Amino acid sequence: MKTIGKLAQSLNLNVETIRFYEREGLITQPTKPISGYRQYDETIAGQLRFITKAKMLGFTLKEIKSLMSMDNDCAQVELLSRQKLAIIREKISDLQRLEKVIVDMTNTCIQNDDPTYCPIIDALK
Amino acid sequence: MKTIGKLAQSLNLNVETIRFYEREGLITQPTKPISGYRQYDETIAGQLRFITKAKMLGFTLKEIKSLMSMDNDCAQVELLSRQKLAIIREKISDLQRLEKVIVDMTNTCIQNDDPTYCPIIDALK
DNA sequence: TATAAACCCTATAGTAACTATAGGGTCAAG
DNA sequence: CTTGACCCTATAGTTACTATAGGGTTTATA
Repeated sequence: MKTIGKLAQSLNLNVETIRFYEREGLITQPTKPISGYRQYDETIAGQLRFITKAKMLGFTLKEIKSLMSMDNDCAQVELLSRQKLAIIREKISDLQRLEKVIVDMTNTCIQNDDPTYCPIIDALK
Repeated sequence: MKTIGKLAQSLNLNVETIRFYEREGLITQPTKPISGYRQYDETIAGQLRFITKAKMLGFTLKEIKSLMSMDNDCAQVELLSRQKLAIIREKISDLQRLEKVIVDMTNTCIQNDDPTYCPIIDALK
């Protein structure tokens, strides 16, 4: 059994983040003996690892909450993953388009020596 | 001169968003005659177009505010743009890595017929 | 044994960039 | 002269936390 500080350290999480997940109902309530200090077992550590990994895949906390309750409904989990994949792919192509625009813009800046005029600012007008 | 509603409509912005930009000091204060209704001229419309375009390039409102005051210091504008470009490129490669992970994961799901087990959920544990 | 450092608690505010709501006032048309 | 469409300010809600204030508890040291 660990206190919140030890748990946070071992999982590389902020203490406040763990309390926040508790408030949001993402992890089960830890036992709170006389002192009022939270005591954590491996079960909750596992829930926190799950949350951390799912977050790295781009799931929101709301989605993670339902992922955790879906448990083994693979079809539903797969659907959510595919939706996430579609969003990621869209973001990638948006950013690639953006990258091109900014590259072009900054290039016009290099060739400019006029101190009273900036082509980037001009492009935004 | 337009009222806020007409301006919002012509720029495809939410009325509240315009008031929000005003509170944040991103646009100049419109005149407010007797009625108290804001009256907008082309200058402010131009500022709003500038903000919209800069936002599309991924600049934050804070950055846009300084972009607007940099005016024609091209070197400074170029620096900010290059920083933004670096961030965009990092985001792209992060998302591409993520895409691969999710593709692999969802593929393990397709080949699974066991209703008591989900390989995606398992990978997150 | 006393006390101080290190830890824990709750509750609240702040972050970004809005959006939505409550509870009003004003204006134009019928 | 009233109805509907518009405007006003101020405040709360969104996401996923982080930080702070103002306390209480536990542990280590003198």
